[in-house]
Amino acid sequence: MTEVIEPAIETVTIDVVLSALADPVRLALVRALDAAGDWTCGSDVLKGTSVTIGKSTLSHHIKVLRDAGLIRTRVDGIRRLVTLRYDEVEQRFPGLLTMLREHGPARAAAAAPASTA
Amino acid sequence: MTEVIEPAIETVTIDVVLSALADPVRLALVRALDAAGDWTCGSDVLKGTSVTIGKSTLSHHIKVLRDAGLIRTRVDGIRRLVTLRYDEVEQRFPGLLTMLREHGPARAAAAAPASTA
DNA sequence: CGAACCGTACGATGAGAGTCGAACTTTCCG
DNA sequence: CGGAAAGTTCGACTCTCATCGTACGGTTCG
Repeated sequence: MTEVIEPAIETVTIDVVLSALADPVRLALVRALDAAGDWTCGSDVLKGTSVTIGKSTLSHHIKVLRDAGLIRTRVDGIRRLVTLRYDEVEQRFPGLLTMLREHGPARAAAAAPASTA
Repeated sequence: MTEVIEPAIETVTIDVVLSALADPVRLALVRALDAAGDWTCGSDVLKGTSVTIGKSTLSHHIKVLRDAGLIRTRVDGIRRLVTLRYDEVEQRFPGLLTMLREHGPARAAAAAPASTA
């Protein structure tokens, strides 16, 4: 079991994606994964957030997101690394992840410039 | 009670919208409303679909969609007309309704031409 | 080899959401 | 004025789903 199965992006339906994104924990998970940008250890994903759940619950949510085609899991020795399938999801559902990124958890500052050039 | 309250599009959050869209009945409702394009009588919205629910349930779902900022209700004599707030929703969540339109209920044929024959 | 760690699988539990039926309000029409 | 039709509200039921604790498999390291 070196590889973790995941659905082809072509077979992903919007219904399943919406159901997966309807849960606050999974939404926070996707946002954190998006903020991380890279492969992240599953247990560390929610470290920066205010979400606190058991590891079995986390495993469950990660499975739901993976089955929905939103994230990818890779085996790295003793741990599993997860990452957002950003490009593929954006290709199939243009604007979806972008709007999640812009409409943060409690941040409505849309027009605020980054000032970082 | 001549007017029906609805949230300003500015106050609508992506979380609520996703939760509203996570239900198959409401998803069918939005799609049917999008297909109609115009003001439609509540009872007639699901006429063309395979969804069959009681009127109290329909009323409930319409309320959820309205509270989520996705649809608008207008009083017309004995009945209530509903319509999709397409422009406003697209303005706030670009691509959301478009992707619902393109990814139909069970149709994955994205690039498939009408074939006319 | 054995201990510790990460993640998964498997029930069991509890809260929330969808569904329905009935009663009520409002409006239109004969 | 009285009946019919459309929607809403309310209460109750059901069932899905999120959550947790425990047990298990696999991996790394001392």
